[in-house]
Amino acid sequence: MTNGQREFKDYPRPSLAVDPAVMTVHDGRLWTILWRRQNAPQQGYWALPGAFVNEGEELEAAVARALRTKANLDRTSYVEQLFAWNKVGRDPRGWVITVAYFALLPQKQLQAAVDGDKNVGLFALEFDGSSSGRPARVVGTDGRPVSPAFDHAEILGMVVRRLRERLWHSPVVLALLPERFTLHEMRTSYEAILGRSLNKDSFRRKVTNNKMLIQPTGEYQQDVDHRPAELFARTIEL
Amino acid sequence: MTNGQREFKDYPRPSLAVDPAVMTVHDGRLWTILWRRQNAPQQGYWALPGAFVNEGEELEAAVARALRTKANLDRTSYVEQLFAWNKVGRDPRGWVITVAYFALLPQKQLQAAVDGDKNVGLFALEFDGSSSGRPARVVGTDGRPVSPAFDHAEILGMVVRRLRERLWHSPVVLALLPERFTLHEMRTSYEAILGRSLNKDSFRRKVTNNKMLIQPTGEYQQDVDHRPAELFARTIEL
DNA sequence: GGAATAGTGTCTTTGAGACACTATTTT
DNA sequence: AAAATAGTGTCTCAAAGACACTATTCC
Repeated sequence: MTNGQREFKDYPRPSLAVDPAVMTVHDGRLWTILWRRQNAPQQGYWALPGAFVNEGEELEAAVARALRTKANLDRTSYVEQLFAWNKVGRDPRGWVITVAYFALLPQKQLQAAVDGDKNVGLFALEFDGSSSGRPARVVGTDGRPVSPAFDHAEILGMVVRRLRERLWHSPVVLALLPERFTLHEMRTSYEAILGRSLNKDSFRRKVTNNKMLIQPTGEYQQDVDHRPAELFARTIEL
Repeated sequence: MTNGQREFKDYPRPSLAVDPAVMTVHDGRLWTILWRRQNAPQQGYWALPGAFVNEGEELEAAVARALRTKANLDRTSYVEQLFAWNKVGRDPRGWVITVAYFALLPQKQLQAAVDGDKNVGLFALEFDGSSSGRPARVVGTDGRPVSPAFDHAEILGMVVRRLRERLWHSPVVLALLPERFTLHEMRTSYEAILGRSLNKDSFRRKVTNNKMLIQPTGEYQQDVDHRPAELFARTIEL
């Protein structure tokens, strides 16, 4: 922790930032919120809605503040730390350490957050094959690809890798779904994260047998032009 | 990333440190290297061999420097970042951010590093049941339990959780083993990480069938008082 | 030969994949 | 009735666990 040679006060200090990636799933694809940079460097580029950390502020509090002020999001059900990036030479302003986070939310809440704010948008992530590096393409709702600022494409690739690790070992990815959801919605969400299709039958068996994961509600879909599916709910609240 | 209201230079800056946990496996248990603190705060306590990061220095370089100067380790085959801790109010010297890492090495190299240095020691980690939080006990080679400095017991618990995540999905835990090892050594290492015993037969089948993980060498144990086991080697070099 | 651990062969159980079949809704 | 998706039952196959058995070393 400390070092006997130098006094504590002598050490140089970096700037500290947090960069949260807000994720959701919709239409069989993963989406994230990006914020258009208002100042140099990389002014005008789409970036994760990050912020510098204040003294005495917890990292998670800085994440919540960034999401509130830049992405119009007041609550996030699940937030997890991803990775600390040492941006030596990568930010022209100097020595900046960025701690990346990801947050998971139902699509409806993200849609509400971006509606009416021109500086915030939803972008879909596309991947080559089953690679888990940076996303191959980041495309807006108009279908146009964008190049995110800084190393934010790399961070987004790491989010997906982490989500794939969590998928079968943790209920957190259910935070991407609304309170009530069908097995079809759940499976297409899992498929969006994995980037491949899953066997319908064994998926149903696996998740319905796991009572600690989801539970049937006895309620059914409304207003669909086919047999309505039963709605399920997370067993553990988030 | 940035913020339009304030100038970049106005932001307060934390001190930045790295805290690597050097892990090995021996005698069916997980071990780590701790370093006796020479200065306040928590002088005399056993702590992870960390260091403050210099300006212009990559985090991984700071980890390598800390391991070299404090733990007598010149090379580490595998190093991975764990987590960034925001120590608001936890370090009396001020605002300190610590990025925890873990490194994996064969027991022999760790033994050589601690031999003859009174300020560095090997400590075994013990856990209650199959919990993956902080270790229940951190005990020295003399059997005496110690209370690590700061939140370092918590960091060690997180290392074990990460190792368990990596165990079946990555070859990295093989960095804990020497160049040549028996299937018995490999299995007891896996058991030490998981905190539970594994089926001998299915373990053998699983790992020997995975040619991308380990390969038989045709060499055999020497100087054992029973049938010598074949020695295996990692397929992918570290 | 006895003790000890290494390694093989095989039976059983479990879960995933495949697929045929039934069920329920709208048009 | 046709179209569409929801949900069930069952067969097959692959991997894990259990366990009996053989193999090779030192004493």
